[in-house]
Amino acid sequence: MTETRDTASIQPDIPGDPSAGGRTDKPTLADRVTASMASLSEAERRAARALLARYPTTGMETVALFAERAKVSAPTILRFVAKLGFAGYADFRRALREEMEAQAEYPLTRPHADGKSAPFADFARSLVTTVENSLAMASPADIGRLTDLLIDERREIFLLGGDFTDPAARHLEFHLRKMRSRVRLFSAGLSRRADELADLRKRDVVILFDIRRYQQDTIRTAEIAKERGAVVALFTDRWMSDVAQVADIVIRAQVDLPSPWDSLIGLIALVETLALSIDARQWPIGRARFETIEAVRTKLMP
Amino acid sequence: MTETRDTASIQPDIPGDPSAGGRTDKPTLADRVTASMASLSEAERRAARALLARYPTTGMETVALFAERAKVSAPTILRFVAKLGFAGYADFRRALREEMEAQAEYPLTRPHADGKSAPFADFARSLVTTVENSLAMASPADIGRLTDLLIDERREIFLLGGDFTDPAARHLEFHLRKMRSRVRLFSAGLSRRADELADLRKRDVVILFDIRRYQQDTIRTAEIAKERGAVVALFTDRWMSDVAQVADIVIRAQVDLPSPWDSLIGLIALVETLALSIDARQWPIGRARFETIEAVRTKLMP
DNA sequence: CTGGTACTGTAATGAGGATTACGGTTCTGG
DNA sequence: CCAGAACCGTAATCCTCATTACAGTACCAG
Repeated sequence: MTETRDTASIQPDIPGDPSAGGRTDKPTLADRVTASMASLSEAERRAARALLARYPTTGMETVALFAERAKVSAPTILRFVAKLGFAGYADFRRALREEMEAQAEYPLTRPHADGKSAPFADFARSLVTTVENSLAMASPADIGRLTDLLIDERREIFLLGGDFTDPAARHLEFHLRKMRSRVRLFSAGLSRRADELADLRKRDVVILFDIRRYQQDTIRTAEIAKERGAVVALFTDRWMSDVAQVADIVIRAQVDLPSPWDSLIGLIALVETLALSIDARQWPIGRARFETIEAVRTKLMP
Repeated sequence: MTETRDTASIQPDIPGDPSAGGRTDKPTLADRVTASMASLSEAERRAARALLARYPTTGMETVALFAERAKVSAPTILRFVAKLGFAGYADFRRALREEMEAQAEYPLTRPHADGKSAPFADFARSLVTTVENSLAMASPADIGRLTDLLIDERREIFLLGGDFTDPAARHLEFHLRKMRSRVRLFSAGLSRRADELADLRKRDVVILFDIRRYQQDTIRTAEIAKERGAVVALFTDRWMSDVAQVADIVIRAQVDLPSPWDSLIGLIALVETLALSIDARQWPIGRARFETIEAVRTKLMP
């Protein structure tokens, strides 16, 4: 099953698998053990119990240790794994390891000691709930509609962030740039931006980021874009920028939390969700582009 | 070797939080690996990275497989574990297994993918845990030290992000700019950046962002900055950019999650935590600056 | 009571893996 | 340009561990 993608260990496993697609929840090995329990003999059942008691580590050790834990002999362990359908103990251990790898991430570092030594614990909690709330606030339908628009290669995409949200706009620009062509950021300077706005055509898409301390220039840009027939999408906060009045799609994130500063983290979460959505939908096309980028990249940078 | 490197800066060991002096968790094996990174050779570091990339399963397999994954020879793996202080590979594997057993419960059964109702629910959960893990990975001590440096107005601050992490660098720049003067982003173009590097003086602080697909130009920039006597701080991922070898402060975030794309969200979380830390420490000074900015702003933008 | 069967542990064996010795290569300092 | 050292991989060696053959035991049917 799991194809050994040896090269990927360090390199980003870039869009390798259509992870979004094939989500088959196979029963775990533990499930198999439980199911087979009935058809096992006395000593073998002891082996199964020992395995489940300390799953999966018991299975990762040597046969001898496994046997000791289960209070049975080594051959019994071997017969046990054979009954489970494995070719040998090595095979069994490999399956266990692969299952573990597929599992959710393993914590590399224990959370820092309780309470006092984590001075930012409160803030950390706030960040987490901000992400949760932001993801809850976004309507899947809106994300889907925006995805449709962004897949369409005939449309040119323009992005603009504000003083604070600029990084979020750039982050989205990064993803779009990797997946399609004709993506550009609006300039910060107004003269230059005027030139760029003149390029706008109907069917083009303008994506704006505007949160409180709403920026007048962003609102003006939205209005002009709308006049020129472009589709306008807006990322904003719960109070909603005035851009919302001309926007075709509005996606809101939580930006406020108990801190003197607003947070960008909710917007980042939504941007990445959107990126994943696009990726899932148009992967076949995107892959070609991605490989081209990689080829050019290695040529450019020795 | 004429260069005396301050390896102590990298070692995360003593979570000796000045405040509590309380009990701290024993560092995990992953922490030990991370700490020793600096004193490892090239091939050994590849081994370390491979281990961290698929932790802890990579360490549970045979030496041969480990070596293959790391793209090094078997003896290198042996030398690697020897440097970590283990008597042999068996000893190493036993330690890994014991650590795993001490860890929290392992899910015996996978949660069932209960439906299309929330297509992004899995991804949302991943984002949340990515934030949590990132905050857990950062040592409060390192954040504290970086905070001290950034409060010092005599030091000029330079920032640089990579293709992907650029938004994180800009986000930090935003916060710093609001709280103090003499903050600038390095240029993306190398000619211009050379000019800027020439401006560097001792005591200045260079903050770099470099995650996998590590960028050669970022590493070069770090080396040059270090040569010129600047303090170098690095935001990176768990596998650690080579910048870590010259960096005085290393802060890691989680960037990988079950998606074709890496995530910026952990870095954003850490940046905002750092911003809060600075804010908390120097608010009296910062407030004056903030009001000045507000005044100027309203004059500039009617 | 007896032969048979299913089950389990002991002990021997062979393979695969950990370990070590060594030689080639690269890097560093003089 | 050279000497030395550090580093890394190849290949040989040793040994642990998985595997298997076999014998002992309990249980059941006739």
